[in-house]
Amino acid sequence: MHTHVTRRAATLVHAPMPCELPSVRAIPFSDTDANGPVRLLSNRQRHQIASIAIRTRLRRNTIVYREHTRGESIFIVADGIIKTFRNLPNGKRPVLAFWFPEDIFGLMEAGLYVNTTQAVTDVTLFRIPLEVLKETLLADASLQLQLLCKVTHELRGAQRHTIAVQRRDAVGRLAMFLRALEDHEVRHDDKNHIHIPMSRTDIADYVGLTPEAISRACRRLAQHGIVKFADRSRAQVLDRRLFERLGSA
Amino acid sequence: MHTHVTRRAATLVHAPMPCELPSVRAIPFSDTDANGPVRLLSNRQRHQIASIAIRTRLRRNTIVYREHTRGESIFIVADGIIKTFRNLPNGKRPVLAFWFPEDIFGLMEAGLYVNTTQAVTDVTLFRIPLEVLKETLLADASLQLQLLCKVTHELRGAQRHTIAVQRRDAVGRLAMFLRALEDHEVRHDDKNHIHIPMSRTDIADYVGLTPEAISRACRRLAQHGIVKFADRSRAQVLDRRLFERLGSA
DNA sequence: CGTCCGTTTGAGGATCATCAATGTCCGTGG
DNA sequence: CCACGGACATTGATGATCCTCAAACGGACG
Repeated sequence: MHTHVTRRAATLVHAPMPCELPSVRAIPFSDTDANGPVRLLSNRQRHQIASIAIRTRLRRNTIVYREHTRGESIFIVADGIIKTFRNLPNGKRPVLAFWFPEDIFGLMEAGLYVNTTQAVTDVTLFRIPLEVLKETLLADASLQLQLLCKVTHELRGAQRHTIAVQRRDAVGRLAMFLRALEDHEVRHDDKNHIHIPMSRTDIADYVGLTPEAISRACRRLAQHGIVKFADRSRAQVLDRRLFERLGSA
Repeated sequence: MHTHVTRRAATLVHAPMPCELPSVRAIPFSDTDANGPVRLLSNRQRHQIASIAIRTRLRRNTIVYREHTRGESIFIVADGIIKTFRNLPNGKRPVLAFWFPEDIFGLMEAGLYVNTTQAVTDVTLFRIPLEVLKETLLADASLQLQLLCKVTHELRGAQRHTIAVQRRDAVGRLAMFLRALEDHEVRHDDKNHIHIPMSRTDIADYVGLTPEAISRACRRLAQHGIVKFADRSRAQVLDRRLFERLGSA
């Protein structure tokens, strides 16, 4: 209902940008006039982070880092899409998150990365040595507060992900995923078009299903006239009412 | 394998304490000598937080706050156990997290709480007005860095939760839950005893199963000689090897 | 001691995983 | 430019697992 309006408004605010400077987006703790995610950093802060960051371009499928390896840097996505997953002993490979532009990832645990992270598309990243970032955050407490806000935002995202995975029906999970994708997508030609940059297998690993189940769920969404799939990477919401209902329950 | 050793070491370090002062535990970003979670706050910082916090006692089942309500305070658990969940339109009530002593919860989104939070046992909380905390964090960047670390730690916890829920087998999910419980538990008489303070229904809502499935999973764990349930709130790991294998895959 | 809520147990049905085969897209090399 | 190869996606049939519904059991509390 009004969440829809909220999300629309957020995407409209989001103007195309060159991504020369690092940027971070999240919903602040306190109330704001702008509903939805907001740019957290001031221009000064963006330049400050840029001065300690290394801009890196990676081709799709490149692995940024592997789980259980020692690392020194955290990352901010400038452009493209990243996935983070874990290799389980049983052969499963659950995707824990997709990272989009203005997201932060790579915060290690006792010096070790906990997940493996890989580029889904060609990406541009800002690479920031943790120790240098620490110094910067200790020197600029207000910058640090923005980061705290961002990590909290990602925690809420992880919780939504958990809710999606707890659902039993495949179509519902898929709808929640597509809904989340819609929130992150920046440039829609048509407002109802969703660009799907990742593979069906990636989606399956994200929502906790098999690729076959994803395929069947897509077909059922199409049969019910809720979503139309023009091609594997492009979806269109036909019945916004039913779509939102599926994706919220 | 070596994770087991790690976790044991962590619990041994954890001494009983009166909880007069707020405390926060997590695994730092950088490497430390102590494997496992660590007390993040210095005595000075604990006093600093205590000076802006209100110590509150709540009886079990008391609701701390409701989702979608405006709130001004965040919380640190001093003693007892809290659950945080969401009311979905379909009647489900997924539990997103259990909070234990030295955990932080209640960080709102645009001034609103996103989940409902309720005491599972009698609890003692430190209640901290967000605006006051903000000021404190802006004045003390090193304190803020500890909080950033804690929230990151909780993000990793949420990811582990997602992994648990993605599993298809009920016994596996239950094993992962019991294993996580074991990590948080402080005082075991016997090293293999696990205290289970929450109801079967709560567990079911946490791991994404029905109470019936939890019940059957417990019985199967018992039948296979992996875990013995002395009573509904007390479990004992009999076959540590199989238990750890179930809980890790 | 009785009630009520949570837990356990059982039988039947729904949904997804698995396995196998076909179909489609994309990038490569001729 | 086209043809080929391989990875990914779809489709179908079967089986395992959990959910649902219903009833009996148990403990906690008044």
